[in-house]
Amino acid sequence: MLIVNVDYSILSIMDRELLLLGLLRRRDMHGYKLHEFIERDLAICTDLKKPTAYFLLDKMEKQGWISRHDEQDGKRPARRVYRLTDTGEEVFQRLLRQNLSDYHVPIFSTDAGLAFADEVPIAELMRLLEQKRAQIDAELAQMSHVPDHAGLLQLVIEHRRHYLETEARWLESILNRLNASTERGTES
Amino acid sequence: MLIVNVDYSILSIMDRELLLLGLLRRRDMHGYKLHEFIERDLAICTDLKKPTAYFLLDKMEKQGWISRHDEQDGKRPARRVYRLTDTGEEVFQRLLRQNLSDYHVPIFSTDAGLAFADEVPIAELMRLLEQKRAQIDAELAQMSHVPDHAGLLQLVIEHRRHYLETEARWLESILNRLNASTERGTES
DNA sequence: GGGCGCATGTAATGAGTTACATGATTGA
DNA sequence: TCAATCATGTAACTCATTACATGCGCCC
Repeated sequence: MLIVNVDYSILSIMDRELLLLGLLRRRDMHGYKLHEFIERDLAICTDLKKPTAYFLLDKMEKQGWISRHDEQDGKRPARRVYRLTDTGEEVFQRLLRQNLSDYHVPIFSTDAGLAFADEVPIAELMRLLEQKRAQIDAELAQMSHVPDHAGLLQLVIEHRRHYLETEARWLESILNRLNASTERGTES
Repeated sequence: MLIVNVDYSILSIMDRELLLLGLLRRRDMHGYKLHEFIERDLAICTDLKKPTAYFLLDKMEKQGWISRHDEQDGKRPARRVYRLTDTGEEVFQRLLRQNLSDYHVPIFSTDAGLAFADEVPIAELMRLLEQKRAQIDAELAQMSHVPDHAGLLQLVIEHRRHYLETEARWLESILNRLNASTERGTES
């Protein structure tokens, strides 16, 4: 009856554009390669899908942020290679500064459930939250296997680790409290 | 030329439905009051807009999760009062457990910029990040003024504070490193 | 010759937002 | 009487996603 879906992105279009501009700034690229690179190496930063990449490239070209020249190779579809324009460079600089200086508090989907946590029997609640914690731990474990990345991404990876550790501690503190309350045997 | 927009939600539709069901579970309500309550008291949990609330109520009624009875009061538009059905209760229980046990790593918009931070002169970078930190601090300051909430929300508020403090520390550590590198005078 | 990788897209759908539309009641 | 609040909604738009469509080149 229910459920599938889920999109936990808090990326806005600005950040996607910033990302694309930033990559094109380093070197000219066509959509396929760009998306491949993003999927392979920047999965932590973003979750930009292929049609979205093509769409944004198209749009940015129309806005004059990037220019296009086609490269034919046999009879394949021509590579539409994009290059940052001067306008694009300006936009990049602006978006970058805006991203670096702005802060917006995200709204955590977790919290919707937390607000009703008292509807679940405490033993089951603990079991559920332990499942959640296991997923966080799994993420952390996986991250320790990630080899040193280009300096670029080191900060991003650190941030992610920092965040996950925080969430783990937070969950732990809730579990401890729940545990204490069952041991005192005073809570429902 | 640019910029407006921004939606930093990581709430999926599931969580919105969970929220609405959870509220209707406590007492029957019509859309207007429901939205009012959400906007006033649950702004930390969600950012559900009015038309979205009406839309979801409609949809949930069609799915049989809630039922509707109208209350006329003079010649105003009738209040369409919704009540949780048995099916709705089942769905609520399921969504709640799913929310409590699942975890998905969010993707932070901040990180897109961080990845290109080395494009900004270090002094300016520090200035920008300090602006960001000021916004986090402001959020934290504002939270300390929030009086004790119903037990319900206490955890959510704690989570938010916990998260904001983490982000502040993380930013601080970056700023310290940047500062150290300028003092050594070895970085561009 | 069959399947994977390269390379492009389009179309349909979903979800949510903003802006607009309507009209009664209440209080200054 | 005029503005704010109560109470409902619709319409148009934006953004992103999934699924589909096409076809060449290369390797086993």
